[in-house]
Amino acid sequence: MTERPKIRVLLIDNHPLVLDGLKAVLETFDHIEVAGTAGLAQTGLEIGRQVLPQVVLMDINMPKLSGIDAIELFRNELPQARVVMLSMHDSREYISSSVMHGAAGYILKDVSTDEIVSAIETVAGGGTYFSSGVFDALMGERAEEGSDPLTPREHDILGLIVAGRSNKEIAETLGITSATTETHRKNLKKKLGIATTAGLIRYALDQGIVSKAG
Amino acid sequence: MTERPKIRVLLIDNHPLVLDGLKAVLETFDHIEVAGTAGLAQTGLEIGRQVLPQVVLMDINMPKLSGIDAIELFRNELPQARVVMLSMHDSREYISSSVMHGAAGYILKDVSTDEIVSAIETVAGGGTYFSSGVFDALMGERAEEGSDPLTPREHDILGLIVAGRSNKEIAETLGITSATTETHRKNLKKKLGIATTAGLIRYALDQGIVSKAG
DNA sequence: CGGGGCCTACCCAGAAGTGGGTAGACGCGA
DNA sequence: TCGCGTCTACCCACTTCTGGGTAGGCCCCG
Repeated sequence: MTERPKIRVLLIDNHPLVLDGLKAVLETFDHIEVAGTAGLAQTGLEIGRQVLPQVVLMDINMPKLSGIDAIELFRNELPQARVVMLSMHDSREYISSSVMHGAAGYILKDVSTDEIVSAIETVAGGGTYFSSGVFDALMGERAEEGSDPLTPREHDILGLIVAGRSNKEIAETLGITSATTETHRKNLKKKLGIATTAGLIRYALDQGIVSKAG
Repeated sequence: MTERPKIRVLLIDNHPLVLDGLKAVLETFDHIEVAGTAGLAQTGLEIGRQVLPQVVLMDINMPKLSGIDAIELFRNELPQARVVMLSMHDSREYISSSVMHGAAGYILKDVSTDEIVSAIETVAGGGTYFSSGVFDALMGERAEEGSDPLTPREHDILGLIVAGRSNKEIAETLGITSATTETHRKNLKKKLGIATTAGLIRYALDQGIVSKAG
């Protein structure tokens, strides 16, 4: 595996530890060259213009400019580069946002080094790479898209969440306990693959499940 | 003040304590007649059809059907009745929702009995009654409406709140501490008269301050 | 009659948000 | 120069949410 031309990789992560660790590990592979590193998406763009990487490995959560937003900038300014997102979260929201914005891969930070190397090789070769948990999340979304998978009770709960009611208030309104409200809330998040209450609200408004009127 | 025809009042509150207390107090006034009481908006509607009250004093937070939603039902089914909302909250959201839906008054539960009686008299006479804190909230809204009163930094914060980021994540993104994020969040709520995070999100989406794209 | 979905309810521990404050630094404009 | 708004930061006590569970009762469908 030593005769292949080196794959030029640009690393972007605001955690120096991750950055240095990744760099050290990747440089043990003959066919991978870490062409540059950056702690911010903007810096990464500048460096990218100089080093012209084939693969950009970028953290999804970064100060100033999020990795998600940065994907499009890279695709505009460095169209030959393929972007792989690195994330701590397997939230379907993050994943599908990344894919929508043009990421060629999405890997979780807890995967093995080998998998990261595989991802780099794959996307450098024009493919896409998603780590296993990620793939599940995407499949789940496709299976459900266009439908409204919520039960009537979950609609009630979601509507009240959007209205800004607390678990306790929702419980009072529906005549159940707040424990049950919490269960419904948890089920909603799990079912929709949305990690945050804010995401639930945007989902509900998007889907027209509830009206914006208070 | 004894020769006036009695004002027929319907009380609706899901707290029996409040209901009974209000009834007892109001019945000490010669010119007020408690024509009926109910613990739910639906029940209140049914009773209202029978007793034809001039004034409906209704709690804003009730199981099954919220007071806000019930306002329109009353206005449709009992057009001669004027609805006064009773609320524990001086949130601008609740208040303006009530007014939008056609409430003739809005009083906080911590006001004096005299003020409640005044409110009943006023709306029975065709006027509107809002307790002092409420009036402030409405004035504040008018003064600001159509403008965007937020500072640039508050925009940043609000955008990230809508994106579902936690205080800690927002702090990391903006390079500040989470304490500061909390301060901004508090200021946002205070400035906008919105009590809940959900309300902030809906405000932001309504105003187009942030895009729906994640 | 079994299985599965739904609704309900509870357990726990830890994380996060809330809602009052106060306060310093900076810059802009009167 | 003084005041005001802005951004920053911290204090406290309290409430709420989170994210794992488990589990019983109900009803419908096969």
